[in-house]
Amino acid sequence: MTELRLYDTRTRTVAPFAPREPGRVSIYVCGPTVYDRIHVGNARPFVVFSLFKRFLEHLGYAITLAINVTDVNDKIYVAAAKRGVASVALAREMTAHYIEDTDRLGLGRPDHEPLASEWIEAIVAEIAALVETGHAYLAGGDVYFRVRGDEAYGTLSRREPDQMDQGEGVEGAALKQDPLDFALWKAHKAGEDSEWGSPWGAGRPGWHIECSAMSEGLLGPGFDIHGGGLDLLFPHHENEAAQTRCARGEELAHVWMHNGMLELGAAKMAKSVGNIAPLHEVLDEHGRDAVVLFFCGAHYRQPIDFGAAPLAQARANVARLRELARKLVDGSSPPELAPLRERFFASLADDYNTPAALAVLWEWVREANRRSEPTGAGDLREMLSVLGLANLLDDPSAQAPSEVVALAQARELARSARDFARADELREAIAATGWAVRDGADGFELLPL
RNA sequence: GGCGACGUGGCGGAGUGGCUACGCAGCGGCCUGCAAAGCCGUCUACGCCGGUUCGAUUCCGGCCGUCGCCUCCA
Repeated sequence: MTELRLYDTRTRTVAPFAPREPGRVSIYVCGPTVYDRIHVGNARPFVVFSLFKRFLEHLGYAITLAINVTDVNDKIYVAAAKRGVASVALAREMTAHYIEDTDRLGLGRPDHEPLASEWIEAIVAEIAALVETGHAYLAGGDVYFRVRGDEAYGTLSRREPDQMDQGEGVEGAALKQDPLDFALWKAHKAGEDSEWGSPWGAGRPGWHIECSAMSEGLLGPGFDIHGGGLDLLFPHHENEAAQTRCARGEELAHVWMHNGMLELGAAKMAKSVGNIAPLHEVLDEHGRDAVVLFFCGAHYRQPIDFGAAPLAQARANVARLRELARKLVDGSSPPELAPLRERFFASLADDYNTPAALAVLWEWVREANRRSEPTGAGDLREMLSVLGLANLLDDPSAQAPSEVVALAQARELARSARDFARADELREAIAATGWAVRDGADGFELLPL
């Protein structure tokens, strides 16, 4: 098995990856909060980790990927109130949209997609464990995590508790024993239209605890990889790690992987900034192939600039691959191209370097294009498949309508009669129907424009 | 202010102590009646100032700039 090397946020180094159980890898990724439809930025971790799972499977691992949905959250209450709908209804609607929008990426579903609202029991149990061990305390119906009680707090995000901004005016400040403490359980407040029972009274879980409870529940503490956006490193992941460490006496995950932010005009795409491109609109405009290739164009840890130009380039790349696909034949690829396939996967094994892998893939494309004899698509299919783009090799089987074919045939006659003026005229006529005619050694071809 | 990341050719984007990344766009050529597609060639860069070194884009220091987190944003 190829040695996989991964960058771990906690150690800030790239190191060989070893799963806790040979041949099996468990991954938990923080998904969206469903208070609105997701934007392209939200899609990055979904794409990155869905594709990363494919690569691990290619390496021979059995993967369990869980990506949660946060459906209990302040933002949801606020958004629901603004729209005048029940928060539960809004969360349900936006969850459905999330599934629908990410389905269109064509990368399959994660193995688990837990909803916070369906894990309240486990969440309460974990909070109870923290209360019992003295890592959490009650205050006015709320339950808070005692940050100073965790000596390892800050080691993931490399922050010194003493140097943290003490944050004035933060919610619950009056109840906390220390400004750094954060809520595990929030007592029900007026205006909130959903609540759950707990030993500490009616209320709802804080944000961070759900991920500890769900990831532990699905994968067991000490699972292999925890992923998510870099913006979640602090406080979210630091808090998750602290909760599990204190409640279970074990680290939550072995490796922490964080994807970089999607930026628009050098600013992070965020609803608070107002520079939002909803995923479904981007898919409408550019197609899922270009979107997936766009994400592969930059290393997952780097920020990536979103815009018309990068997407247009991705579309051009998609077109080039489709173009090559027309010339390939089914079956295995020539052995002389095998080293390129090896380099492609070696690049992915090196901290999942998709742009480096793509560079090799383009070399493969060029080599295949310059070959005069039919080239087997096997290796390319294998590479594209791992990137979720094997469909580019499928025959679009676009059949031109018979009247367009008739025009093309008429053009062939004109060409053989060397009546090129007439031939060009007919090409225009064909273009007007939405088709391009392309002349080849074996006659014409018709392609949709 | 604290912590961190990053500054690569027209654009996007990898990587490396000395050797062509790659893609898009442009230009020239081959092919083609002309196109299209493809191929070949070309444009050969590493923010600024020092230091280490035989040699630095790559290591170290400083500066400038951009971005992220520190405010329950993927």
